[in-house]
Amino acid sequence: MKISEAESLVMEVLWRQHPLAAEEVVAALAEAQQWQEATVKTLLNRLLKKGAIDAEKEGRRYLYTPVLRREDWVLEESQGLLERLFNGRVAPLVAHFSQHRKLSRKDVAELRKLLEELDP
Amino acid sequence: MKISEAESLVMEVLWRQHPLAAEEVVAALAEAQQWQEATVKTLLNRLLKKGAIDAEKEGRRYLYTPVLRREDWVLEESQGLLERLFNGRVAPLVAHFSQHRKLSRKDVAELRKLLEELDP
DNA sequence: CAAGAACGATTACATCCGTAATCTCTCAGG
DNA sequence: CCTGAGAGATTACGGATGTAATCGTTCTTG
Repeated sequence: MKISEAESLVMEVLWRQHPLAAEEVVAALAEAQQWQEATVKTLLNRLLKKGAIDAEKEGRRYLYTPVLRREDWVLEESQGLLERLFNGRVAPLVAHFSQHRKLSRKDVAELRKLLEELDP
Repeated sequence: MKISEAESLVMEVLWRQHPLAAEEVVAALAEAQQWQEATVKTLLNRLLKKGAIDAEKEGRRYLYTPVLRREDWVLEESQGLLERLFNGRVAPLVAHFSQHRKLSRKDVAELRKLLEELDP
């Protein structure tokens, strides 16, 4: 499922909480993005058409719920990037970050822990 | 520097080897992509306009060379993704892959090695 | 009941992108 | 010299995207 940048911001709102009415999505986005209401509605419609979200009537409005799971989307996006840039492998990405000093102390700690717990 | 998907394929060719004439880029891409010559030339021009590559006259043709370094581009792209999906941190990405069983044995070995050598 | 407000639906429009075709200029060969 | 081939430059065009405005319809409230 292909989600554009702007659309993904709408999805993030719905992933955090759902179902939500358009108005609520607008409100949630108002701070970060300064989008007009119409803009958000367009994005909701496009997401609907793509099947990334679902709308169910509630009185005179719709409540929107994600269909696409963040989990899956994140995996798709990440794998896409890894394939394009790192031959599809994770370690080279981490190495790249390491070389550029982009690994925080916290990252290192978490990675160590993760690896310890792996494949015991 | 913003490089589109198609443009990045041209860049990859030039990163592998440069400087190259348009014809050579076309040839290099002929196998993977089946693009018309005109398409590749368009992409070269767009990259030129963006300043991602440079062209120097050699007789009646141009030889193209990357200006944007792959190194830098990769870092930008990766950080962009990390920020959008993982709060800008590396460890959560690795954890995500781990949970989805997308860490190969080789990845794990390399990561262990990398971490050992780090911060000794 | 009439008019405006609240919603979703439709339409708009510039830019980017993928993918080319065509135009123009210049050099080489007959 | 003239003409054609080859190279870059210009133009094309449909679909996606960002960003809205406007339309149409249905409650709501005076």
